Amino acid sequence: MSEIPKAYDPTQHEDSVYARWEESGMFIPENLPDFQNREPYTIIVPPPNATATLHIGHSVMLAIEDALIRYKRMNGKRALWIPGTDHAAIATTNVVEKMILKEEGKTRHDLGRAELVRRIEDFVESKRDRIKLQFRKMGASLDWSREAFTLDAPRSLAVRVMFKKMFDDRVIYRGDRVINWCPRCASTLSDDELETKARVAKLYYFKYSHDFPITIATTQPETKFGDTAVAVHPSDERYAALVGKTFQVSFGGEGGVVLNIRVIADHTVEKDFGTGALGVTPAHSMIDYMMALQNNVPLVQVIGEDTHMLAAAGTAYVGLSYLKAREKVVAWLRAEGLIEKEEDTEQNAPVCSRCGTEIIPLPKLQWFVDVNKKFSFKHSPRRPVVGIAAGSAVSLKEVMRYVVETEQIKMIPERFEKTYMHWVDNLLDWCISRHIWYGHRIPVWYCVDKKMTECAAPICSVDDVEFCPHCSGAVEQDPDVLDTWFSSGTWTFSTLGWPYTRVIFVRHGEASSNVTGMMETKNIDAKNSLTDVGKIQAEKCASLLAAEDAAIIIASPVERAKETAEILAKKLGIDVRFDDRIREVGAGTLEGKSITKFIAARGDLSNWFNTTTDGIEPYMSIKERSNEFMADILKEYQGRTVIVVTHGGVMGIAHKYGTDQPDGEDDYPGNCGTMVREFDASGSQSGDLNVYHPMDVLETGYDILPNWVSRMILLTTYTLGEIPFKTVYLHGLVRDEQGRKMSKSLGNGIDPLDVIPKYGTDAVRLALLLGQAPGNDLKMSEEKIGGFRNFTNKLWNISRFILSQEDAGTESKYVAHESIDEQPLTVLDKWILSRFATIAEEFSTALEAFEFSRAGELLRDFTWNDLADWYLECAKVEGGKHVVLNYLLQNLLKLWHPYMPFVTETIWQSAYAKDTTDFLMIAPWPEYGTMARYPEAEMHIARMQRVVTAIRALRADFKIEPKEIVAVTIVSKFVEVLAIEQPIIEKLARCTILFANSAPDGQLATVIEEGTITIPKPEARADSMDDRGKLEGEREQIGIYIEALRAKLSNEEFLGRAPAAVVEKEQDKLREAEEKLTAIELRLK
RNA sequence: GGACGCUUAGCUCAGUUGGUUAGAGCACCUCGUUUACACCGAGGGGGUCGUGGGUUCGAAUCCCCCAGCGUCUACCA
Repeated sequence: MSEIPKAYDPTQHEDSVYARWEESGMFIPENLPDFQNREPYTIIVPPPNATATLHIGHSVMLAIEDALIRYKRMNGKRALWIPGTDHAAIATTNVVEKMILKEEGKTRHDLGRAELVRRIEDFVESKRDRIKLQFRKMGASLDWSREAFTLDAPRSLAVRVMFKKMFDDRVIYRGDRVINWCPRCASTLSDDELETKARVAKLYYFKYSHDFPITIATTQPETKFGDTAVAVHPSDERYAALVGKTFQVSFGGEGGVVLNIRVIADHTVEKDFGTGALGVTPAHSMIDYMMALQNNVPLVQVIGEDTHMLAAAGTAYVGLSYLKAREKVVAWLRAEGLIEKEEDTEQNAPVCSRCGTEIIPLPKLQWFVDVNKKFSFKHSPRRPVVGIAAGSAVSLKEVMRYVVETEQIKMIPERFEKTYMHWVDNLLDWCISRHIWYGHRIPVWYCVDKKMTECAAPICSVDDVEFCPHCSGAVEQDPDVLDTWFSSGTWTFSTLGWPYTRVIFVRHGEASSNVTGMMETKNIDAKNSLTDVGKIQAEKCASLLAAEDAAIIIASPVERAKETAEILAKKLGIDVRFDDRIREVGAGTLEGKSITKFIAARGDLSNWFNTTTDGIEPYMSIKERSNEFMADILKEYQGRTVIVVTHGGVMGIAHKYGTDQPDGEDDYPGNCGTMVREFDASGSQSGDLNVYHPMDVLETGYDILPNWVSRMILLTTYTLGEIPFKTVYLHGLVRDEQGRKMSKSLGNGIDPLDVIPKYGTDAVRLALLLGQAPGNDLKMSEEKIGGFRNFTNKLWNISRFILSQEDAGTESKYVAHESIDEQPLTVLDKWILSRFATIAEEFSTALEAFEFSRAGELLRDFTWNDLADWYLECAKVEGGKHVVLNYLLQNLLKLWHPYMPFVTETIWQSAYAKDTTDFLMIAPWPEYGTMARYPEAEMHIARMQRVVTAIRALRADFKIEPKEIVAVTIVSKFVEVLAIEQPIIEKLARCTILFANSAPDGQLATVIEEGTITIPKPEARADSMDDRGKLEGEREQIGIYIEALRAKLSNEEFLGRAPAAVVEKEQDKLREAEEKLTAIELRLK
């Protein structure tokens, strides 16, 4: 096909191919052919910051995940890959605040909370689409219809519902914690917002007072007003006798304070530093704080947010800046003669990364997830965690450990399980509040006036709270927002429709009409109130529902339902309201007549569906009003539990909302019976969570294993009672040629957006997938990408050659699997088909095992060596191979598709697509299991290859002109096999062959496994040509080899202990080597 | 300081449960316009598998020591 260009130009095809895929809808699993019968396979993208630009780290993640998803999709899976972005609260806030400061010179305090949040949201909105476009550039086959954002409405609801659940379970608590405080920014800083500055500080050695037995050392004497303990190492004999004692000491002179100092033993204290004793200031030091927690020592704050001393520091010091206070304390210590020594010491002081101000550790009220608190484990109704009984008391830490220990979650590579366990074992309570404005605001309110004692408790609520439920006074929402990981930790289930809304349908209790069997559908008829039995039924029902944390009761206004609902409401202590849309079925003129008569008049569905006799309400009318009702309450009470009290007939229709169950009145329970149904955010009862959770693979970089992966395991097992995913695959980080991290400041980064237009997305993907072991870092260079661009082009040209083969009378180039069997196959054909079947299997197996690099190398070697270098060249000799060639190509394209989707789809479209809906993307995977294998043909062709290579080497060694056809003599015991391939050997090695019983003297020889091959010496240079040197060298080498083999085979212990198969193999090797040696010696005689 | 890794050809890396004369790509050298491809083809050179010890009939592979490098995590009162 001369119209196909010689070189593949990716820019010509990639965007349009992606657009066609997306238009086809096949990224959405429900559009795949026969999707109901496909087994689900789910991956979710680790959400990049919404304001990010595509970088090489995203590329490697997308390349791996897309390869998996495409492979599984072609293998008949219901492949779902969900995209999304992260609001990255702190990082985004920093970017925008910096921008505003630079452009307008304003701080966040100048703007105020509402304005700053609005500005950040605008900024995020303006950047959010960019990363998505760039994901498309990578060829990622993502289901864009399910796109999510960690701060959008569904995720906000999920976060609030989850927070409330944890709050109610007391897994979340509020407590003091020492945080990094920047006095200039008036803000807390997370650990990654800190930088360290080296400085020299004065280290003072002193005692608190003359009657205190231990000397301590510090660089910050002013904090000592907050000391509540002195810590020493447990094995330190100097202080052993004092451990456990408490001393009262007055400190700071007149206007100072009295300290209560307990001596505690802690392993973190170093015996050899300073005096080996450490004054513990829990309020103003992180490690002191940890020590205080473990030793149960109180915390006293002495420095305020404004860097001035607080009242707890004593009347003489309060109000002084901490530096002034330091001077004053030191002066007092000196005057008292308490100082033993002063020396200079080097320190790394933490400073604010934004303004360089030294941070002050301060205690602040924060929200925590208690990882050790036992809670009652809830089971998933779907695929619960195995081995933890529902209702058993467990802690988050225990569950996190358990699911990985029991391999319910597997990590690849396995060694990261160790990292994970180590992390879990050292896990402290997770501080989830952040003192910034952008993010999920903590769903907790506080009563402002606190008029009643109950008002003191924080109010946690899914819905916004407007006034105090106790005193009806004003409330204020907690000012802080949640840690980003708290929302991204819900990623696997909040993106699949969680929280589910639970609707409990309750049929009214027994009424007098139930006893008489009369139709009573209107309402308020005192004659038709609940019977005594009905009232007892309602009471019983209420106690059954007590465990359900229902938000509201909604009831039909018809008397018997109304009455039932009111009994429930009273007992459960929740509100009730009435909705006419779930009233009883209209009886028309049969009102007050018997039910039997009513049913007879109504008839079956065909009669009742749209129009009816006697004014009876048609089925569709009931369905319409109940559907409308369901849609409304599901929206209003999303994620909550709602009790709906109505009538049997309405219940029978309404409970089918959100399913595809056929129309018709279903059975409904007896009086006060219940039906429980769960609905996802879209109002479906068969939603995504049922189908796609747990996810199959969580693929991400190993650097966020603790931050994110662990948090997802924590939150998912707690919230759902399910694991979030079955396998965690961790890839390495991409580095530059010198192994450095890629960064903007170093300018050493490879920007995918630069190299994609240059080399094509397929080449970039190959460069990221090959040469990378799981969990190992990957060194990347533009040369490497260039190399894979060459391979892309090679595949293009292989296709070009195959598609140019004359196709005698066949209309389509497509070759069905079966039609290969009808082909007359030569040994050569059998060889390549057999090789292909083997490679297809090995490639698939390697992919299943996440061995992306090995898989790719296998396939590349097959494509380049076996197919291009050998089979194509041989096919030119044998001719007439268009069927086998096209068969190979179309299957090869399938194998390559997960790695290089664009070039393979482009070729498929131009050669094999049957119509415009035929995409390689959804083509079935090659059926390697049913492909014939020909081991004998593989052996024969291997012999042929060795002979060709030997002749070529002989020519090259003795500088035979490339154009010259040489007369080759072959002495071999495999003549029969080689003779079949004679034309191929002659063409490929540019020679004529004579098979003989002995090699002619005076010729140049080479000896291989297949025998002795000779060529005549070129006449002009006959004298200078000598093969003796080469042959002697080989004789020596093989001699050594034979020696080693003989030694091994005469070793009794080897013979005795090695498996028979190994011994046999060694014997074969020896025999072969000896034969070769004999042949060489024959030539050297 | 703690945890986890890595060290195989000039460079980047494979080497599955110990049984090859240790492989690939790139780079290098020689040759080459043969019905796809110079983003190519043919041939070739190059490694005592970081050091030392041990287990074993047999170690790049398992164990220990040491050295160098890397990542994460604590950090010094």
